[in-house]
This record gives sequence, C-alpha cells and structure tokens, in this order.
Amino acid sequence: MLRLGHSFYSQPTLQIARDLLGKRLVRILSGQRLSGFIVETEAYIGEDDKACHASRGRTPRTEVMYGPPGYAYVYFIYGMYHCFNVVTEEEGFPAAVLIRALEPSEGLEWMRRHRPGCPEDQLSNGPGKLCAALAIDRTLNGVDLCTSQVFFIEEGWAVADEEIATSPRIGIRSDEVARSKPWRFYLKGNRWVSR
DNA sequence: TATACGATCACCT
DNA sequence: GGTGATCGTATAC
Repeated sequence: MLRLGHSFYSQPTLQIARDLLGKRLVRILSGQRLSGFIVETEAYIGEDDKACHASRGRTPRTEVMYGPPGYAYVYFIYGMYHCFNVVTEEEGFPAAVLIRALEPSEGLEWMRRHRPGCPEDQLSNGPGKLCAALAIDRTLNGVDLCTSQVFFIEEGWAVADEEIATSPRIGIRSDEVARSKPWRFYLKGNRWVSR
C-alpha cells in the first residue's frame, strides 16, 4: 500500500481529478481500515469558477482551499451532510477536487453500521453518502493527507483513459458558464457512480 | 440579530 | 418528476 505524496498533489487540478479515479481513500477508525476506490470526482478551480466556494473570496470556511495542496477540505451542507475535497494548486490559489463516489473495499461492516437500512449498492455512491459511510466530518477539515495517521489516499487501480467519462458537474444551479464546464470525471459503467 | 440558501439525500407521486 | 429535512455560512440590516 503506497500512500500518495506531495508530488501527486502538486499536479494541476484537472489532472488530479482524473488521476484520483481508481485510487483508494482510506479512513482509520478505532484501528480499523475503512476504504473504497474513488470512481467519481469533480474539480473546482479558483475564484473565477462561480461554482467554487472560493468564488466569493477568502472566508473562514474556504481558508483551507487557499492553503497548500494535499490537505482535506470538509464542509457541512444542507444541515445534515458532509462533503470531502482534496485541496489542490499552490498555496494562495483556491482549488479542490470533490470526491463524489467510492466503490467500497474494506470495512464494509462499519459502513453498513454508519448507513443503517441502506441498500448495499448505495453505501457510498454520493458525496454525502461516502462521508457518512467513512465517518468523515469537520474534525477532518484541514488534515494533511500526506502525513495523517487516520485519513489518506493510497495507490489503487491502473485506469486507462478509455475507461473515463466526463460531464458537467452535478448540482450547480447558479451560473451558466460554471454549469457548462465538463469538470466531472467518472469510471464508465461503474456500478458505484452516483446518479 | 435576521434571513436566504446550499458542490445532498430519502421519500413521495 | 417534485419536495422537505435541517443548520452553518455569508450577507444584509
């Protein structure tokens, strides 16, 4: 199991969004490994991207996005869900990749416990769902994925370009330009991609 | 202090 | 296809 390091997170955001597909997201809980392979991502790039939280400038919430790459940006949304992003780009430039779906790998027992009554194939097929399944909350905001003992990303599958599809990002209402950008990446035909 | 709304989800028709 | 849940954040007053 090789953990991704600084060189990976130093690439351009769109490259990272693509390359994160097939990587393994790992959460250590009570000494147990909960993990899943990343099958869907979205890129949010800079203050000019109207869909990016940083489009309104630097605030307490977006502070992490302005920091160095390789850190976790976790935010709370709709009064009940968390979303997890990987911060990208050099310090001072706000950008991140939202992790939208996972194919569960290790710790299925725990994931089911975190999502009671949930059908097996919907444990982690959405940004809010995967955070619930892996117990990702705001206590992990600002964590360094390169050094944390409880939250990090490892090498996974080799993914060929032909296996990848792109589309506009999900859930963007605000802006026409932002909506048109094909900054969502997912594995074609993968059962765990969100709908 | 007050208010509008959101990078979602589950459940309804 | 549509809507309610539920609250932190940003912005306006």
